[in-house]
Amino acid sequence: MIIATFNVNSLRTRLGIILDWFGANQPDVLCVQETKVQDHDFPVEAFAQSGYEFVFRGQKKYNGVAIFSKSPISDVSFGLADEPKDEARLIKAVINGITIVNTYIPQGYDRESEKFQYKLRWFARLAEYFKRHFKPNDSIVWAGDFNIAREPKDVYDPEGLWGHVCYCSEVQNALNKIMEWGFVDVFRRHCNQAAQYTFWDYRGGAFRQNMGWRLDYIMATKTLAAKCTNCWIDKKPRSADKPSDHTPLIAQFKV
DNA sequence: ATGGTCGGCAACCGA
Repeated sequence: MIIATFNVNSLRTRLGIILDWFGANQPDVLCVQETKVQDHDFPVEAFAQSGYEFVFRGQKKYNGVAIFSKSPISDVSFGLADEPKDEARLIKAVINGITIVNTYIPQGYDRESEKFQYKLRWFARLAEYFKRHFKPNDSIVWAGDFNIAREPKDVYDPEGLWGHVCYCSEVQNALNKIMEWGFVDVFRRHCNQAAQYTFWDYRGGAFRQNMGWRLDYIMATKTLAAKCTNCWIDKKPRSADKPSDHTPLIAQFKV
């Protein structure tokens, strides 16, 4: 079973890239973030012949998540569900007996800002979400854009970038707390190399100079992570269209 | 060079 995650930075702009990518990679499950499309505008027709079922939750202009699957999707839920008004940042479903949690974690803007406090609170809420709904020995895949680089080797300039909202002790500690509950970073089970990036800022020619970040993750609970046979970062899909600023991350599980 | 580039969507905000 192949499970992938991809921050598309606008689903509608990236339609051609996503459909081509389905054809070339045939993942069983794809988690998508930053769809930037409201539910009534979701391009349902464009995926009608794709061979994938899909569920989604979006909002105007910002955020938005979706799950695509070759196998039937059940037990779908949205959001952290501890506050009545929530952004479209979490979608959960069960596929082939595996719980898939797809998150687009807040970026945080600036460490002095209210948005950064929101990011830290979001992590605390997510930790509670896992504790409330699941057990660490359940079969769970938690994937998405986490807006965190976990280690120095996950950013292009560890000294210069230290203290950034995506690379500081506060967010690293917050993620570690959730991982201690029972998640394994499956990419790092298979690859210890530095400079394995999934994101490059559009600004300043970052991609050209490989000034990247590893911000996208596939986490699995321990028993499921033991069944992960490989995990790799795909080449940035380009086709005829403009690429996203992220690239897909793919994991294969023997299930 | 105190900027740079995208996407949504119509003046900026967010990344």
